[in-house]
Amino acid sequence: MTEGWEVVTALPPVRLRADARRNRDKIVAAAVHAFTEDGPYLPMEEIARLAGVGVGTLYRHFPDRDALIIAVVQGSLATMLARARAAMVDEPCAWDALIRSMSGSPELRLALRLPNLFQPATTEVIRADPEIRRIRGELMAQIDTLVQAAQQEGTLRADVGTGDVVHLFSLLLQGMQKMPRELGEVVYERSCAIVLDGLRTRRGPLLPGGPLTLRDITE
Amino acid sequence: MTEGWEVVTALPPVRLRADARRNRDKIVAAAVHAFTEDGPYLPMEEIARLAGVGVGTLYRHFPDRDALIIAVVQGSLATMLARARAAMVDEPCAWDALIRSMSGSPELRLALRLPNLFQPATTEVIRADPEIRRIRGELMAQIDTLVQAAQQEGTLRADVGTGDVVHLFSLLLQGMQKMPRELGEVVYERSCAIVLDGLRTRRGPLLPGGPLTLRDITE
DNA sequence: GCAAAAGTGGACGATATTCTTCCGCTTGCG
DNA sequence: CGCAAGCGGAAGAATATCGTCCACTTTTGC
Repeated sequence: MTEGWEVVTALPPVRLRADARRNRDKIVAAAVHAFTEDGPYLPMEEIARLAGVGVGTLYRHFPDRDALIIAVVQGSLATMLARARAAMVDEPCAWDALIRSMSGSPELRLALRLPNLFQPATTEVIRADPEIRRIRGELMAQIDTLVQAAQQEGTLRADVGTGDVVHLFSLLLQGMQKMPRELGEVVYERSCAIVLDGLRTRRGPLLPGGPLTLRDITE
Repeated sequence: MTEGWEVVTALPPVRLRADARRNRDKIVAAAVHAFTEDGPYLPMEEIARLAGVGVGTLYRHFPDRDALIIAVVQGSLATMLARARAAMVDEPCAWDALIRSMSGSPELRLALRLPNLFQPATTEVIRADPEIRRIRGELMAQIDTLVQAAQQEGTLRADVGTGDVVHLFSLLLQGMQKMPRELGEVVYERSCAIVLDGLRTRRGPLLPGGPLTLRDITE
């Protein structure tokens, strides 16, 4: 569910050697994954390990944690924006475009719900970054457009706002954390379907799979 | 929303001096709050500070972090169980009893979704505690009963299980984290109403308040 | 009231974690 | 092939956290 997406990575200022470029991307990818799973303050060494590089390499590319966070957030926002635009072009129905834009991507939380994740000091640094401000603004406008379009066409209930929608998706994503991969996906699919039924003007079809017991979700 | 509930605290083995008893309760209360907000591995000193006691006092009552966690989980489970039973007795309608049992209490996450919160080693310790096993079992049975009753009476959709319901409420709670108190409550109310509409057999009334914008939830 | 028992706070040394630099070795590039 | 760019990870510095200890305060039983 979370793979196969094209991921956008901001280019570093100077031209890098090919292998260095690869390493940089591996680091950012690992950091996105690690941040969404464990929060942004796990040890730098752990991030390096997950990326399959040495700490030295990590510090070469990102002089400190904030620099890494900035890169990760930039990348996540850009990825989300690209996806939202693609969805808007491809899908004839605004509802489908909206769902496709927001479904199952770890980037969503990082991209839009910063204050829940980062320490205040870091949040400041992120807000201050002009590139982030720019993409973030565009992305927010894009989602607003989708939400309004979906309401116009009568598929999305009229009494919700973009904030409601984003918040709910962000929660659904959060809910997969720390679950075994397969269970996480089942749980996500079902919760998502229920929430979508709450967001739709008209009720959708039966939920996928069978009812989850308490034992299912608590192992 | 989260106050005014009667909270159940497991009695310590030996009789304590009155002030010691008060301190113990303050510690557990602070720990519930801190755990749900920041996870269970914040510094012991911080927990003591939040409880308004010295670290020495904390260590006197709970020789290590695990002992504190056990006490907190026991208390949370007991509180949830008491609430569910009370709701079942008071409310004529199973749907109302179910919602009332699960709404807006920080105990829910701690009580039922342990594996997401604790390190594996700690999870083992918790599972091993016989008192916890006992209350936990009763609580799960109680919620199962409520869910089935609500489906019987035709208010809760038939294709969800107890696990689905608990997971969703646990997410809604999680979503209040780190938000300013007032915003957190508005967001919770609205998300909860949307999710409930997804869980109901028939759509409920209009959502409380006005649509949330992206700016609302990202400050 | 008063003395003994129980409880308290928080400074402090021990320990564990995490950061960050540095440098000898490797690798892609022209 | 030469060499600049990049790499890994050991190691010392800096920090964070733990958990004990004890002089002082509060409650309780009489």
